[in-house]
Amino acid sequence: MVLGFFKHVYRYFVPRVQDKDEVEISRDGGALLSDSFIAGAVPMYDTTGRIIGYVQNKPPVSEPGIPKNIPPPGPTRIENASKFVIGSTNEIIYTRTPEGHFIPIQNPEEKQGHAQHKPLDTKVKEDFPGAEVHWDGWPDGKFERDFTLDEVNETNDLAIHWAHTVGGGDRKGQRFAEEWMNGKRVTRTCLGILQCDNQDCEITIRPHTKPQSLRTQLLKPCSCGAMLYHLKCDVKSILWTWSKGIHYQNSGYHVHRRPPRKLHLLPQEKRRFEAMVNAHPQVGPLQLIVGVPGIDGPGESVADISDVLLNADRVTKERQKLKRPADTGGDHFIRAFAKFEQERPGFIILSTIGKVTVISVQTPFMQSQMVKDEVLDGPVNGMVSDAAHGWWKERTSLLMVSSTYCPDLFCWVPGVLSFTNGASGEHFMYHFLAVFQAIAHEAEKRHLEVEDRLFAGVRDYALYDKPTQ
DNA sequence: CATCTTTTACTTCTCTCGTT
DNA sequence: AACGAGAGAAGTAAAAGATG
Repeated sequence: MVLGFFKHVYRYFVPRVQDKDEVEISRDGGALLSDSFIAGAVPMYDTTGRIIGYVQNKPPVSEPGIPKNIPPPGPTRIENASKFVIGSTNEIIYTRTPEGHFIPIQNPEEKQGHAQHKPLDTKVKEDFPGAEVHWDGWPDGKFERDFTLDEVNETNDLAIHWAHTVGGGDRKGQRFAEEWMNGKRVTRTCLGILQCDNQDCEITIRPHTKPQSLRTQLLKPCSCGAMLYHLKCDVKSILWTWSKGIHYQNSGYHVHRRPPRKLHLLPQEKRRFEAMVNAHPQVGPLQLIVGVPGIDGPGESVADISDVLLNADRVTKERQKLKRPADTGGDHFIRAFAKFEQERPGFIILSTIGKVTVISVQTPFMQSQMVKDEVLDGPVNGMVSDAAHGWWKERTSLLMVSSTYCPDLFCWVPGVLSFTNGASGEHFMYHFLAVFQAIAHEAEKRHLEVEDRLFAGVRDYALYDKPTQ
């Protein structure tokens, strides 16, 4: 993989810098271990004298569910570490008193998968400056806080495990608003759980999210034979998505059990799974669930990471995603990009890939609009350029468009379209280089003399808002 | 008319099952 | 255990409807 190779070379020559939270497999299949793990560990050698692994003299402080022989998940996040901790080895779990106060539990015995029939054990603490919030997907209680873009990314858009419906329809809010109050607002409403009227039955069912589907679900009896009923919940979360992340407001407490079936793997759980699969590349899905065979019997199981991984097919799929990243990796992109360019000769007029990535495209029609034979009536001569946010999945990437007026169609048409992974001067430089080259090529095609006046009308749209100096 | 909630249409993800 | 097809559930965004 091209990018993987570049990363390897970079790390080889700049050894102290590592990608955060990254655990990679070395060429001989062993995991690259962190310095803190190696310190105090005794190396194990194979018959040729190569280090094949490390044994800890003193067992590290055990964290529930962290598999043996696996490097710990990446370092604690540095920015906002006091507020938001992911993969912390000193996880603090809070329980709520009837008065609504949160008390830390010193030795948490409960694991996620066994909590559904016990009292609420929320790990989300009421927000106050410096509060530590651990996003476990079960937001509960009254709290309000901001999540940065990194945190949103890290929590898979603040994914929650409660069965819920999402209410959108906010026409006023802007996704990239400067203030969270003006952000795009969505509401998540908890759907509660399904239970049956047999008091001895402890079965809890996850409600379906579509009303029709839920009605059908309620018509069926519980597996104990009793009638099912819907234990509703009115806990709402309001999320304002704005330019700096998501402002999250949770209202009320869930007074019902947790739905027994979880759907999502949170990113930190994915990383732990990845570390385990990488450490045991030959071990199949079932063995990963039962526990990797070792000298002392089966080792840790992936099911300890999340209940989601109790499903063998799901483990197969998640494992497959790790083992066959070719469809989404760097090689695939380069190959697909090369094929794309080859199949569409002349369409990509400029491309630069790296820290500053700009890809400019133009069809023959678009090129034909770059030069006008005569001056048009009205304020439609020249080119207008603008950059659109929110076009690509990556929020910082832009779609730059330089448009020109087409007298035949009586409307403005795009002249050059560019993908840019940022909005720096260098990004603009590449885009406008493509524009100028396109103008020059069109002029040459029409046997016109390439002179300064052809380029005089190119202007950034943003400048039109400002008074001319 | 503005705001909030519900419904709808569409996309993406997850699960299940049969075959090899 | 791998693979793929298909069903159905969840997720998303916006339109439609309800409310004050």
